[in-house]
Amino acid sequence: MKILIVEDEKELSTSMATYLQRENYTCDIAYNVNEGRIKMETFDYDCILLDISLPDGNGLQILKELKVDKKLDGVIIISAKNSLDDKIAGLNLGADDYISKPFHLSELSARISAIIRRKRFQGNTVLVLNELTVDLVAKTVLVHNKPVELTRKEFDLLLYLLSNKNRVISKNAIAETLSGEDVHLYDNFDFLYAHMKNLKKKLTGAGCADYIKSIYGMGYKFAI
Amino acid sequence: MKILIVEDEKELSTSMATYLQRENYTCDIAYNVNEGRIKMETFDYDCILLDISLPDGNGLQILKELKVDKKLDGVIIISAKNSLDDKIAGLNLGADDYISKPFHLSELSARISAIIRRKRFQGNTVLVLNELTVDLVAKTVLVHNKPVELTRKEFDLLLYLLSNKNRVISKNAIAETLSGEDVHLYDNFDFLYAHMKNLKKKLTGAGCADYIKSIYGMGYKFAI
DNA sequence: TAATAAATTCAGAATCCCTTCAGTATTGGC
DNA sequence: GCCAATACTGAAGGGATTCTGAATTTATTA
Repeated sequence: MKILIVEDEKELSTSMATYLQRENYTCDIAYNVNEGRIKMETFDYDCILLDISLPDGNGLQILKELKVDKKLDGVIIISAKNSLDDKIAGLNLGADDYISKPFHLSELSARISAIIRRKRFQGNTVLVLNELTVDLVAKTVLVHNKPVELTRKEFDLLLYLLSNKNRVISKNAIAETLSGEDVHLYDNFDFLYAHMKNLKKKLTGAGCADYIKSIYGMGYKFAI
Repeated sequence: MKILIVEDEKELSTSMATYLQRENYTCDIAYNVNEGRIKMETFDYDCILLDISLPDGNGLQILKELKVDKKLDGVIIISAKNSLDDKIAGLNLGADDYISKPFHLSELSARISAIIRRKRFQGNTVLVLNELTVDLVAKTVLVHNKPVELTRKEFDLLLYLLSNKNRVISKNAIAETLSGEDVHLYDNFDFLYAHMKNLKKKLTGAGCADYIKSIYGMGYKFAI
């Protein structure tokens, strides 16, 4: 899952990035409004952390533009000032949440995962699909109420499939979320095949129906 | 565990802080309504000790705001006057408890730990998990009814794991709670590995099942 | 202040799993 | 049915992650 950090204080932005990378997010950093704008136009982010006061302008400006483009999904405003005005302005402009400096990184992380849950899973913390249960907070998977141990990549893969339930997703898209790389041309999808195989094996091995369908020449689909 | 003290009498607030720090709480002090408000918005506290009469306003005011934000968990009202009015007003506004000056610090401490228990462990003072018994009041651990001596950090670690039973928790999050206050990023988790190893060794050494699972690339889980 | 316990750091060892690879199977177009 | 392209499989190497015991620093107690 990709996060953009728009924050000019270098020390803060790097420690945010490091912390979030350890939580298995992929992070980009932009140090000003302009950089931020470019990155947002270029990539798709699951969440954007937006500082208000930036060297070349006001972060709220970006928010306004995003609103026009209707791309303002998953924005968390970060503000040094604990000003109620900023908070209200930000939320009015369509930000999803607000956190003021200084904050605990775990608090930030919790809010990010809440937002991503909201975007990808309508805010559900537990997904129940017949015999398959996925707990997004506990990071556990049950099949017929019995735990199935997945590795990190397998879990991420399953989540990506589930967030695109009944839709065909391309191998490129899957590979990107799995690898965490920004832009990467994959000469082959062997690593993806391997993870897919292992995930399917673990699920069906535990008695789960084979919901993950391979669509020849297209990609994969979690069909339920 | 973090506590905010909102109290303008400097002598009292520092002696409260000192006492509570000895009980291994991390304390912040705010000397007026405004400071208190800022700290509350910025940090997450397990408990807030709120004086009613403050130089720049009434503590109940903060309580009202907290109620709006639904963050009013774990508030203990402190008042000089033993006025029933204040007490009723405070509890009506959603405070969890009330203590009137002068009070014994041990009394305060007891109420704090009761509140934190209520918040984190649904009010239980003793957690029983098969052969493992954890007394939150006495701060003792029994395995097969025999005491196991844990250090502070080990006990805190165990508590954090227990309060997230059957959930995978990240090393980031564990490190933050263990270290207490600092917004500090760890270049490595060696100290965590050490505590985890020692805790596991003490528990299993006393005949406890190995409930603490390491989840590769994700964190740890107390699985029971 | 000395003595003791605890917390943290360190380096080497052990473990896990991600990726790659080579071979095999499946698919759709002809 | 044949062929090329695509997808799957099991196994293995290597790198990242975690564990461990001991050493060092820090905190606590007497």
